[in-house]
Amino acid sequence: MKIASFNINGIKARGPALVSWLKESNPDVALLQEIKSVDEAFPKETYEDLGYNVETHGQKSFNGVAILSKYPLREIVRGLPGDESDEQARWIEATICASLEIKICCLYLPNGNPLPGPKYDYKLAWMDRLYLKAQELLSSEQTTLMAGDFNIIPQAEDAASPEAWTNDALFKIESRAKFRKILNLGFLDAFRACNEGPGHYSFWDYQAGAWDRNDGIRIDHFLLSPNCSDILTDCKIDSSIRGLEKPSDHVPIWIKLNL
DNA sequence: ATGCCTCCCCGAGGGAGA
Repeated sequence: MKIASFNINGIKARGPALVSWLKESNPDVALLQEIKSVDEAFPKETYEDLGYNVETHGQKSFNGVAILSKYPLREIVRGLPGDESDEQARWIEATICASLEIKICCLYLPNGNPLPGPKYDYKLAWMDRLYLKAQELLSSEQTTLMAGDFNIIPQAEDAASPEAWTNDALFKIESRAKFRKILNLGFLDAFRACNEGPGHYSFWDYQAGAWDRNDGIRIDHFLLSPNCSDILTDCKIDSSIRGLEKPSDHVPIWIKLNL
């Protein structure tokens, strides 16, 4: 089974590029972030015609996450618990019904810049809520994964120019520590289980020719529970599509599970 | 480089992204 995650930076702008990538890559499940659309405006039929069940958690203009799945989805949860006043659409989870049931969580973690300030505080608080959710997911002992745009550069080797990010919310020791704390609960960074060394990125800024200079960062991740790690067979980043027509600033990352 | 593009809102130009 192939499961992909892709920050598309707007479902309206990315429609054609998303459809051709889905046809080419043919994931069984695709987790989308930054759909930037309300649920009613999401073009569900386009993706249903490609064989996907579609569940969205959108909002006007900003954020928004979605799950496309060739397998039936049940127990859909929209929103990360822990703050009733949080209206930003950054979390959707579902159980996919394949030969094994898998709990799939699609997330768009806050960027956090500028720093210091309320946006950074929101990011750190969101990560504290994510930690509690991660604990709860593990205690269920269900085969579980969390994937999406974490807006975290885990290590210096995950940036082409780490020195440029030292005071950025994506690379601050504080936010990286919260990410590591979640890993330390027992989640595996699937990409690092399957790939070594620097030079692997999932985001290149639109500005200053970042793609042409390969000035990227690795901020889109798959985190697997121990029983999910046991069936991991591969994890790759589809970096080449960053060079195609009208690209997102992110590229897809995918895993393969042995089932 | 507190912003070199691109997205969204809409129908100008500002907020947001990372």
